Amino acid sequence: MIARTSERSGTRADLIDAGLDLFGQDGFAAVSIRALADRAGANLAAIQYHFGGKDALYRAVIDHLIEIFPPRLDFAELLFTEQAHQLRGKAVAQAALLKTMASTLLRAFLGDSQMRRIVPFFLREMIHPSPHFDHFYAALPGRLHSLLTRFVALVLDTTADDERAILQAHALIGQIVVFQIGRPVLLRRAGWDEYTPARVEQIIDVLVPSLQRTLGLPVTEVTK
Amino acid sequence: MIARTSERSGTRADLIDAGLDLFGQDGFAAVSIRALADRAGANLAAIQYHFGGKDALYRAVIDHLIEIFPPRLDFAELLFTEQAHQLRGKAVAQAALLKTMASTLLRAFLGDSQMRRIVPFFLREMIHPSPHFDHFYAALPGRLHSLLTRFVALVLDTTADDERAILQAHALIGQIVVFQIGRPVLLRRAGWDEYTPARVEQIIDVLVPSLQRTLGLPVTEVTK
DNA sequence: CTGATTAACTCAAACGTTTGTTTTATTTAA
DNA sequence: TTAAATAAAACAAACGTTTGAGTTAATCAG
Repeated sequence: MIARTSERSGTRADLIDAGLDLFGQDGFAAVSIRALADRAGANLAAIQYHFGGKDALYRAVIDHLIEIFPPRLDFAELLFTEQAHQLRGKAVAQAALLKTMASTLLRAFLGDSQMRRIVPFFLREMIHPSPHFDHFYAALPGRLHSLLTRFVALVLDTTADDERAILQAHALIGQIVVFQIGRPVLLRRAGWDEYTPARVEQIIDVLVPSLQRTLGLPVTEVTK
Repeated sequence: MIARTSERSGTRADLIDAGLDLFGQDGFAAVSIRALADRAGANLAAIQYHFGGKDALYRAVIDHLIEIFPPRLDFAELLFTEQAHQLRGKAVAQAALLKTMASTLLRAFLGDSQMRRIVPFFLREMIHPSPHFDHFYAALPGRLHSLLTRFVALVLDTTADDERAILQAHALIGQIVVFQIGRPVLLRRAGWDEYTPARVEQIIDVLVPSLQRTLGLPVTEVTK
């Protein structure tokens, strides 16, 4: 074992995964380091050894998210930036872009297994900020929110620092995240027991036109 | 002290209020009964004496919510039921009703101090169901969701058991609750430090037209 | 190749605190 | 006098953390 830095070696990575799952499910205080060690198949002292303590493990989970997430975000930002000037005033094209963005986001958000592991932790940190929130916010939700605000500003034909654009973007995000956050409620309301791929598509079929209407864009016809 | 049942006597009521605040902020596991007793200005053993334990206190908080909430809900349901048949097909009237409902809900949700005390607990129970979720769900969020679905079904000219209506109602709720749940994020994005009454009105001014567009209704002009 | 050396890592046991709960005594008000 | 309520002390269990011995695998002189 020579190169130690940032190598995704067994126990250390297992503990971060365990933290992602358990902290995401139950929150920092509700998870014991014994539960974390068990889930990771590691010894109690491994948490002290690899991270220095429970709080430091939580921080490491955040750092791990910041490490694996931004590539996708970089790509989306680049894509949007180079398209933005061509889209001004073109409602149909804007609607098409919104459809692509929203359905991609929703499939990842609700369906993709790696993502579904991340999302609960992600949302929990936003709802109930930990002492590391600032660090986390700047790298992920802040950037995501900011990107979406730029899109909304484009549609509303205003600037991204317009508070109306920020609030409208926030409402837009709400329509999406409520399907993760309000999961227990929706499952009962719809009489479902889980989100199957077919149901995720069903949600997308309702939600994409909803988002388009929300921004006053023309509704893309559902093909099927 | 003769009549004991459901009398809002000092210590017992103080403990429920403390539970509402602390459980709502940090979740069940993260709150110690010592913190609860301190907040309530009560002795440690008072929790055992009045409720039987920490979990029983949590249950009592839920029961308290179920006790004080439904009157408003009953009123809203009655109001809607008797208006519903007159509103079929009348988009302008539907838009007006949505405006009334949404702005009332939002002012209570974000502004009213008694409500602001309740909401965090309410949302936490929905996001992270406790063993008492079923009991809670049926009395409050389920009814609220159901009522809103009936409104959405009216607007979409379909029935309340149509899954598209349920999903659309869910998305609608998302636009509202995200302003409570995503508070830390929005505050940073907008550069605010809290929700003042003026800012709540600012949110309403953006959100009501947004909700109306989402349902394909005509947008009520903002008067001011 | 061999065997001692060293660093990286794992493990079981124990530490002092804090946890929810129980017990026992005291105060309060009818 | 009596039941309701409060108060303080003590309980075992679980908590995050520390300790020191044990294991593993790479390093390198011989």
